[in-house]
Amino acid sequence: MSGEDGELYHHDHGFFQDRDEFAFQDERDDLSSLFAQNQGGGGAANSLQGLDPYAVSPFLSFDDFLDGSAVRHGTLASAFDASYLHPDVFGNGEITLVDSTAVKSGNDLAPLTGCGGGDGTSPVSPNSSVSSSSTEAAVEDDSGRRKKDQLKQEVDEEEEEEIKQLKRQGKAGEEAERDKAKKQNKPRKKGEKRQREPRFAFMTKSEVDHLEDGYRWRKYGQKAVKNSPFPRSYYRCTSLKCPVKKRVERSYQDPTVVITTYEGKHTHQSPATARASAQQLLAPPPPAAASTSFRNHLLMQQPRAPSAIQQHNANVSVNLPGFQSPLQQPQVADYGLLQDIVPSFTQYSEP
DNA sequence: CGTCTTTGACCCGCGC
DNA sequence: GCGCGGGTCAAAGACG
Repeated sequence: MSGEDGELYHHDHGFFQDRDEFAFQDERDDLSSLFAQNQGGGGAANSLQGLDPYAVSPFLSFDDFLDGSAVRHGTLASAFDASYLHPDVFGNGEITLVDSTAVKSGNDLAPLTGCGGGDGTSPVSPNSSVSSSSTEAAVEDDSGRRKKDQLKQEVDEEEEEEIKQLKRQGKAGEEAERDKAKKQNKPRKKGEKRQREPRFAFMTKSEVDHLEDGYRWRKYGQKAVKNSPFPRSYYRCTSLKCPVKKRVERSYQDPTVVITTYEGKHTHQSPATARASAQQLLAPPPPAAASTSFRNHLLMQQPRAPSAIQQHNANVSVNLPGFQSPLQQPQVADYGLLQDIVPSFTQYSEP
């Protein structure tokens, strides 16, 4: 990877030199542990003291993380001890990282997940806490690989059409596929700058590597990670034409921690969400009878007004402007993947 | 039989 | 130029 890995990696000694101070507080954490408490003091917030108050504001949003407007590069990453991650987890160090802790086997993220493209919700465990963040989307200085991949994807779509046409024309599908494979090795169109997909990572204390998040994934690769005994798995969303990928690996520092990195934006509805929505349409249950999953889903999508934060700063964790209930706030800025992932974090309060 | 995982091969960018 | 490492491909096998 690029040298930026190292850059971010080095941040890890910034604020959390003592691992025990890290945001993981098994089974207790929520997003507020790092943001609201920063306002109210105590707990993990203590560890945030010394952070640039602008960088870690209780009103800081993931949006800000992504666009880099409010966070100095790597600041939060340092705050949350990126050393929990293999340096490469961050790619170039521009990634939004959220920690959702304490997922045991059997737990899944599905109730809290949704999908992008407008109805975005996201994978998150019920016990979530923001752990670290840095932006990725705004910076266009990654290695050429990403550009290449994006170009490749674009070209692939054209080629798929081409292949379909060839098939229609009677050319053997296998041959067409081979043609495509050859094309993949030829130089890409020049001069095309493609925007990178934002990546969004979260850490989960989990016994299982691949957490259920409501989407269907196909594993397409696994690689040994340098300096880590744990392999990294590569998954792709199985939905047609959905570009979303995710990488799953265990922290080499803390094997109980699973790091999931999402990349891209779902172009379809989450199967889980679709099911829930269908159930709602067919037989809308009274609130009391609604499934926990669905209620959680709705809860997670409630809009949050700043005033609410101020009034309930002990409960509300992270302000995420833009991630508001689709019912009330149809205008959601396009934050790519983040849009898919973050709404689940937009409101989480403890009883 | 369709779907998914496994796994070795391959490609590419980067640093030396 | 070469080696390394990350990421992807795709054939083969497993599974339900």
